[in-house]
Amino acid sequence: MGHSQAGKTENRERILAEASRQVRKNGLESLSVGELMKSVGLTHGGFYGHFSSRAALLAEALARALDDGQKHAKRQEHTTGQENQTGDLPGFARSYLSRTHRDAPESGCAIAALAAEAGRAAPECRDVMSGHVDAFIGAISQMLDDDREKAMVAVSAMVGALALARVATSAERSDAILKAVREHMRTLATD
Amino acid sequence: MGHSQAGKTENRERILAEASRQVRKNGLESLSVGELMKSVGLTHGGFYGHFSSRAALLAEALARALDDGQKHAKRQEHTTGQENQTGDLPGFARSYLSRTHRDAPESGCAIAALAAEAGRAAPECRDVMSGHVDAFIGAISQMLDDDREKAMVAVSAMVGALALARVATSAERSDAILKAVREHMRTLATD
DNA sequence: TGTACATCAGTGAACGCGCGTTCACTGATGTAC
DNA sequence: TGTACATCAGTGAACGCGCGTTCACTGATGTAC
Repeated sequence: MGHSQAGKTENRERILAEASRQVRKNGLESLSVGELMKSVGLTHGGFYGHFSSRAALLAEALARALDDGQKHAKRQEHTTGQENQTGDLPGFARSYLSRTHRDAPESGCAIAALAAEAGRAAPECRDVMSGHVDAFIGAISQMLDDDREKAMVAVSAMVGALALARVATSAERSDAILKAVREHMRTLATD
Repeated sequence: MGHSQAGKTENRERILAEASRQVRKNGLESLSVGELMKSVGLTHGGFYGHFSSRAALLAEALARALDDGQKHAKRQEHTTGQENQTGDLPGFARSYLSRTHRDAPESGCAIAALAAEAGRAAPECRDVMSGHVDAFIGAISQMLDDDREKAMVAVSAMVGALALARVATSAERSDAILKAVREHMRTLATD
């Protein structure tokens, strides 16, 4: 077993990675310390060797989820073989508003999954989320000739579309939302 | 005290109205039966004379919250003195994306407040939310010459903007998101 | 290299607490005469 | 209209349960000789 010092860092990492997924899948409130530790193969008591409290873990897990979701989006961009460092909002939207992303919230954008909940969460969580929203707007802005107004619209529409597509019971209606906003992002990009 | 039969109907009504508010303010998961009854001036035991379980109340409260939020938006329209039965998306956006609405989630749109959470909630809740999303898109569609694609974009952007504006720590950034999407709705309406 | 010891990551029983839910009870309401 | 009784909306103690958190303990890891 991992009783080594190196093992501890590794376990902390696995706890945080798993928390980042669970939080995006089930929400911040639903995370249980016992369940989290069990799903990582440890017992609940060991948790407090890594984090001072559930609330502290939550803030760190949210930050991690936001980073992970961002990396995911960027990786998607690269694997499509496209370079969209500048200007390619449609390309970004193609992966952000994909069925793949919609169906895998646990590895997807934490803003779409947790924005509303973070708005009513502890200041620590809300601050972290707020900072990442700014960063997201900034990144999209770079794809739109630094037009921040357009970027705010694009981010609002993409985040909203993903949340609505996830709630839609009908597969057709869900797909239609994603598609409509994907295409609107093309319009936005070409003015 | 309300021990009359008429009083029971009235109390059920008050419980549901309060639940509708609490759920929009704090999320579905956060609702506690004890707290709810206390805030309505009753004791927790009486709850089960009105609802069969917390889960049943949650589904009904969500449905109620969705109706209330809708009424609120329509009332806003009328009090601004505008008739926007047809075509007035900008007018609707003016009230939907107002600071007033942003700052009063407990009486506002339940879709913006609870879409993400409903997406991972019990099927009962998700179904109710899904139906209301369709209705919202339908209503906005009527303001856009029945262009459903445009309506999906508009709804996604407005719902997303409200959620993001509520998470933003900086008042200026929050206002900027609302304003950008408000103005984009004008563009969308006039093509 | 091998042995003795200290460290400390992880274990699991135990805690107090608030939760959703049940139920015997109370007393105001509505009804029958 | 006044009295006796049945109904039943609401009360609050009690339940089992899972939660976050603590802590004495264990045994593998790392160190000193």
